Amino acid sequence: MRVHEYRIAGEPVEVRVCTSEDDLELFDVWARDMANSREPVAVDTETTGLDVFSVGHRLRLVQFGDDHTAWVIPVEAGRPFWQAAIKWLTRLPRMVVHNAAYDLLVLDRHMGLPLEETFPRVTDSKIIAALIDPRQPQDGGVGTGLKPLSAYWIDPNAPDTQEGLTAVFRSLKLTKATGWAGVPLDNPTYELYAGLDVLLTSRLLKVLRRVFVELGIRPALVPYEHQLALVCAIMQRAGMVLDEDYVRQLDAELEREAEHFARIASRFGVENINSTRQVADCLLAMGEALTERTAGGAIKADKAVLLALADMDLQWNRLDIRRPNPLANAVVRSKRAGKWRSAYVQTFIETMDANGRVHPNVNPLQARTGRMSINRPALQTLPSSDAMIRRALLADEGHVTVSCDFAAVEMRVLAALADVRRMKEALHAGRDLHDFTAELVFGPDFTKAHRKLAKGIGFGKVYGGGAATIQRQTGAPMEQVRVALSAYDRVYPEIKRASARWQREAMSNGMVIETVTGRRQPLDRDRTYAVVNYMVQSAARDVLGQAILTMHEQGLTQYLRLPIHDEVVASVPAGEAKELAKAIEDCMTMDLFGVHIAAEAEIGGRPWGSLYPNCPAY
DNA sequence: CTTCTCACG
DNA sequence: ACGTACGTGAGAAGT
Repeated sequence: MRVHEYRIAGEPVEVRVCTSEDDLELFDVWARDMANSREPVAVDTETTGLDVFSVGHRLRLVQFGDDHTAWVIPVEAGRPFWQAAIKWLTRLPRMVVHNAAYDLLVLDRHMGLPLEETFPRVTDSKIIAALIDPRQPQDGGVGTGLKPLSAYWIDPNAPDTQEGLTAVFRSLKLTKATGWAGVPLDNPTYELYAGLDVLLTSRLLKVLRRVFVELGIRPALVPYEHQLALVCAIMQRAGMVLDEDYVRQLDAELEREAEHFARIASRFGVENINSTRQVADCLLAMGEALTERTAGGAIKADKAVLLALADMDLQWNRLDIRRPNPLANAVVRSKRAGKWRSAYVQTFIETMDANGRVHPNVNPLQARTGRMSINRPALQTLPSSDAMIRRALLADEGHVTVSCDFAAVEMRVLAALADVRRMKEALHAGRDLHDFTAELVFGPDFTKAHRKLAKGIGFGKVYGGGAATIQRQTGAPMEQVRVALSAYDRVYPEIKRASARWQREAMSNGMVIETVTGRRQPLDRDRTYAVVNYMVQSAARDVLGQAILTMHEQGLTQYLRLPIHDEVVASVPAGEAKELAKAIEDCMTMDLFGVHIAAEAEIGGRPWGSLYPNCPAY
């Protein structure tokens, strides 16, 4: 056995690395003791990389620990080590893992320990941390990573184990990408840091539990978030089928398009179409007037500016109001093709598993409002104006894609939370909310433009925007926006009152407000108006969360693929599509303080893209 | 590392 | 006193 001694918060700790079968017997004794105690055992894994499902991904170490002792089991070193880890991962009654979904997916994939069996025995310290303060460091929070949490709550000198290992990788002539696979299993820093992670996790849970209770956070949120995390991890494990032939063809096609238009741009002197400065300089030299500036003071040459110069609206339709600038046209087209290729198509190929599926990372509790996020690939942000990218993702063999989304959920949540009387009446009567508002504000002869403005003002209310933004977004004349805004406030006076009340509550409570589901929601001192959005977005997230748990209870988890804020995407057997779509719809339909939350499912073909414009026959 | 840009809800 | 669009993930350029 190799033992590494260290100090955390002034106390000596030990990292014990098993190197022989005798060592494993000592580990066995320790683990048996822990299993009989009430204390959870901290568990962590070290692997070859973050893409758990990618080809060639391996599990290298499994670590166990309490506050003072860590055991590093080099499972890659041989069968006895592997068996010892499995034995206790199966038997330990209580475990704590920081970001459980990651490690439990690793154990599911590599050790055959199903998520459904391990997750119920695990407390995820990241979840507790996010409930205490959901903000990332860049938003003024502690952050929810093991390193910032340890530095804040346990020991300011706790090493950044990831950063420290990056240095080790460099000294071994390895990179961040190759280091995790290439670092020797017995590298002392690797062993020490692997052990420290469980020591810190064990200590962290104790501190966070105490703080959680001291802050009086609603206890029910803990099992709720763990359940949601399990369902999201199951979605990640399932993943989605890639249309490999199409993806490769699309990759080549986008590359051709990007290069074709880049060549045209180069004829106008733009060597790099992604350099905004070069593009702006050339356009100015061509005699175009570029008046807008970015926040940093540079000349703005974004999509909106370029499309206008190319005589197109934001939907790329010809306007026929000017002679299209050929450089602007070439730059927007080349940029779009290049971006769609690198951000989407190539990530599909990179993250694909051996069976042609992609398994995006689903983070159930990512945003400061609790909203979920998805990355690698970012399947919540695929272009929706066109089926081009979404066509690449398919329902399972013999299945079709179902998408079910809430109808104007944020407006309904706002009506419920702020108790907006006339909004609730309209929704209760089954009216279209924006029609209703337009009629109240502009009278029964309201036009399409009036409805658009009413909708824009609704968004303005939900986001905390003002007249100028609403004017920019809707294109309506400023005077009309002002008139409509004040009429809106007269019709729905409860919104302003709720905003003022929530801001007061936050002020008198350390700039933190409790959401309707009991979530702690910190506000930024200099933008307290955002409280309306936070309360609405956060509650809407929990409306989706509740719906997902209802689906789980109804046995629908196996069909779920993606949560997209106000929508779920599912893969269902073609023969039962109607029934299952209805079942999903039913789970998403609910009542929030007397406001009906409605959901509508759409049944597509096998490609997800079949639910979007311009998808060829499928 | 920061800024800009752009994709989504 | 008044008004402020919200939340993400991602690539590329430029410092």
